[in-house]
Amino acid sequence: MSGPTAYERHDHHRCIDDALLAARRICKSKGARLTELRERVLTKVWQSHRPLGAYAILEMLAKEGLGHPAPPTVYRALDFLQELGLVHRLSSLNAYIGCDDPGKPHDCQFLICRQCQVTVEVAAAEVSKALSRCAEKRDFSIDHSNVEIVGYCPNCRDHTQ
Amino acid sequence: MSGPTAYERHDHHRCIDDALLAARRICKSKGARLTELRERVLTKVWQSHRPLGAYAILEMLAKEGLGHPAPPTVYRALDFLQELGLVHRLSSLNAYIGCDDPGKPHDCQFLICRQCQVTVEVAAAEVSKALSRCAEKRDFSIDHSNVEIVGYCPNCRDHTQ
DNA sequence: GAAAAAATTGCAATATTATAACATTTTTAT
DNA sequence: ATAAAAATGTTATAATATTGCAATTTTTTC
Ligand SMILES: [Zn+2]
Ligand SMILES: [Zn+2]
Ligand SMILES: [Zn+2]
Ligand SMILES: [Zn+2]
Repeated sequence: MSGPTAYERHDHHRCIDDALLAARRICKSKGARLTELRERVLTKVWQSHRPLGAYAILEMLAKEGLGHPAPPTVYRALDFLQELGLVHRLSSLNAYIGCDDPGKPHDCQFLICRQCQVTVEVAAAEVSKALSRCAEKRDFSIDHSNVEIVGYCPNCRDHTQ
Repeated sequence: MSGPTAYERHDHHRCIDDALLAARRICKSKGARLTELRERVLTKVWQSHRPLGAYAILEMLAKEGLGHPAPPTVYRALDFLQELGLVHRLSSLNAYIGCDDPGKPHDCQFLICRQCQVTVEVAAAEVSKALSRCAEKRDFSIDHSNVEIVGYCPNCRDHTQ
């Protein structure tokens, strides 16, 4: 139990590398500075496909030996990364996860496994449309939505229950 | 600005009364005890159609003079009310709101106004279906979903921007 | 290139939200 | 009446997040 999940039988180094490359590209194009600290935080967030709390990131940074950052340091980096659309915050978990499709702002939803915490970001047009119509019907103008779907991922659904 | 909103031009005492009646009925049918404290907490939650934080509820209780409850008191009451489906927690706000259709467990979504905080619970079948299909397509089995739509309510959309 | 301005980070304190652990009281069941 | 269970009180503490200000680094302006 809790070994590598289906979502993790892949070359995850590539996920991290891709995320860093995308981040550099996006920062460059927006004239934002991806400092060393911010890059380190982003790397931690991408350490797995599981949402990570700010204090967990803090600990990971501390263990790297380059000084013990305080909470504001991490929160500021996370804020920066969120504003650029490089990470998302999962409010039901007070945790952060790397964006799978950064750059352009987008509606998305999260599938969160209760068992292994692996979280998948999806951009289901059908869901977005349904939300839009639901809001429109009530004369409500959407700024953004927060959709977190909790349950069991394919791996955990098969191996437990 | 910030006067009574469209959602509030109604006989709100009736909302509160209805919520209390429903709560009593549901507790009776489930053999659960709606104690005085729990009823007081539920009444506070229903004071408006805006989500209320636990510590705000705590203050309101304290101001009633019947003793100064501590945080666990409020959190326990809220947990009880949540388990019975009488209140929902909005995780993006760390706040609680009375359920509009208590009793039966249900999928629902929330429309949260950024301006006036008035929050409407809806149970849009189209959204539920879209979420189900989205999960099914990815072989994910849903336990529950958390859908919070943030934007501007009809009242605030008209009077600002 | 030096000075000024802006952005980033460090740091200490504190705010906010939530829970753990255990004592006391109230209610229910025997 | 007594025992068991449920609810509440109380204290302390955990977990998450922010404020305010100082120091540093980077960028801009001259
Ligand atoms: Zn990966
Ligand atoms: Zn899983
Ligand atoms: Zn009302
Ligand atoms: Zn509004």
